[in-house]
Amino acid sequence: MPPSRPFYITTPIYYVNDRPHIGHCYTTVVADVAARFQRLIRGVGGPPLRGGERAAGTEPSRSDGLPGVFFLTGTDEHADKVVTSAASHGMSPQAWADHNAEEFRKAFAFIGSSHDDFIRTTEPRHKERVTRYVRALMDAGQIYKGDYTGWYDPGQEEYLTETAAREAGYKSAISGRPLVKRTEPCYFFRLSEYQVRLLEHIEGNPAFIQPDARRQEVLGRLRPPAVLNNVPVSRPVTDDPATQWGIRIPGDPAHRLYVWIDALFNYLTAVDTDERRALWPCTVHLIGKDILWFHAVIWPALLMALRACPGYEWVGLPGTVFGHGWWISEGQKMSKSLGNFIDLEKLRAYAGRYGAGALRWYLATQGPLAGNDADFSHAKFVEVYNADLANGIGNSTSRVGNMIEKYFEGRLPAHSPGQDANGRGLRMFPDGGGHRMMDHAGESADTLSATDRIRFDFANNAVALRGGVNLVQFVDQYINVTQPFKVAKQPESSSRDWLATILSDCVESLRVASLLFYPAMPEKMAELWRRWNCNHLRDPDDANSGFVAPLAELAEWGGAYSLRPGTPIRKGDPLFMRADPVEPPP
RNA sequence: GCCGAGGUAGCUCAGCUGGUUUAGAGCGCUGGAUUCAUAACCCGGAGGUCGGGGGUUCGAGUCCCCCCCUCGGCACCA
Repeated sequence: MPPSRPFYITTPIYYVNDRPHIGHCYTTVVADVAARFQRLIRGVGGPPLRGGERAAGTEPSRSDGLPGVFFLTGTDEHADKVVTSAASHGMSPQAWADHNAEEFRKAFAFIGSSHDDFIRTTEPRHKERVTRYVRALMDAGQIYKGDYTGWYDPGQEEYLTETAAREAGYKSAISGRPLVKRTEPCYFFRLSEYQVRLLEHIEGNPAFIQPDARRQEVLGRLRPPAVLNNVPVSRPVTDDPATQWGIRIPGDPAHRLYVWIDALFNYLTAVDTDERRALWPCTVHLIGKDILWFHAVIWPALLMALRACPGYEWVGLPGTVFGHGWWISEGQKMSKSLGNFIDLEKLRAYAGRYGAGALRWYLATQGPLAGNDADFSHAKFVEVYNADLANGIGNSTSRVGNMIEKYFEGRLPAHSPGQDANGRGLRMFPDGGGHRMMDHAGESADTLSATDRIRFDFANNAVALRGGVNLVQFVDQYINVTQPFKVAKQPESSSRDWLATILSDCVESLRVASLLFYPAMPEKMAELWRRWNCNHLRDPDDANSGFVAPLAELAEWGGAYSLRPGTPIRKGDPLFMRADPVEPPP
């Protein structure tokens, strides 16, 4: 039973005034790993090349008719501060946004993101569609003009929330002058009408908000006696240039759409074309936990409202909103005052010394997905790097490749029939007097393939990556037990056959393991495949070119994509050079 | 303050509705074996009163009560 729906995953669109740091990179890497796993499972074509975006109508071709994968990221550019920042740099808001959006693009290219599109809220395609949505919601009465009353700071020309005003003693934190209660016209969204429906949907769909602790938090704020109020969705346009940046309310240019509402719609505007509309509803919105309320409450309510508008019947709710946690740095919260922010320069330094794949591996396997915040510590990084990569897949491919060069002139020997059981992974090998099952690769592949049939789950990806690690360990154990290096010294021809069998088993198992590693470390695995002449990618020289078949076929033990006897196997340089724990951090 | 999650080996964590053993895994540490490999790999070990106290039970890390500690959320960011 093939997957029935396309896989559509998003990151938040990032605030363009920020400098890219570990938080942005983490979210993007986790989403990227998920997207790559899905492309692997489905055997679909790759993303557009190296950080560019795909033009509408050029979605990945599908090798076998399975629904495709779409990975979206981008930048949020309509905040007032973009205007003031731009001014302080002597640039126009748009030029400043262009410049900073480019920084994010470069960061994501460096981290190996394979997004299919990069949307910016200042793009015409976004602005036009958002304007249409808002007009539809206004026509339906879901967005209406009312009066906003709040505590206003005349000096700062901004409103404070009731809580913030109270904490400040109803005085301006800047000037110390008293805040004034002020009322002015404003557009509101009727969020209050959706409280019951939201509650029902979240209670009835445990997967809608994840992890579960986050879901409980939202439920706690949605259940009576909590009351959902209508939310302001506009801000006034004045003489201040900062207020002239943004999408105008249709038919009322004195008001512009509040930036958060504008931003949320990006998930929809990016796919609201004839070619892409089938991608909706989105499979999963991956976000940081700070913006959970907007994504788990306001956003679905907006979608419910829009869906009721004529022509928008196709607008369903996303499958999952996943709010991950934060990274801390060397045991301490990151803050600008401490100067311990893990910024792009630091990440580049790590990638420079250990490889981008190693950095992605650390982020993807040690990150704060569910549970507690995670620590980015140099000692931990080196530990994980050495244990999983240098001493794991790196060393194992090295020793196997070396023996094939040494004993078989660098060509994969033929597996002797009847010397092992058929199946996936190394099935059995003599272990003392008994036998031991070695089919972790099969388990991992099954887990993954089942993912889409049931429901997407980040945990399955972690299991699969771990499955690759476990399979490598089994290969190492197998080598220690069968001792091919001793078999090689025995003169009998039967020993020669047994040696061939052992090594071809090792190659086949590592090949399967490498498929499971690919989503986390695409370039490194593509490198291994080039050395071993594995035919997994459409273009062996391009890790992003897409797969020639779905995972179930690629990973089949001894299947159509296993290596034929005689295939050249090059050992090459170590894929992951061992790291010295005492060397100072980069 | 209110609501919620959690405190299990040096570190990161598994342990579902109580009884398969003398509480597990990975990493780290330590002893051994081995040499094909990146001083890697493989095997074994050390070993934590399962936050503290009380209770229920034939029996609790696993249920109840109290206390201590850590963490998260408490919105509309106009």
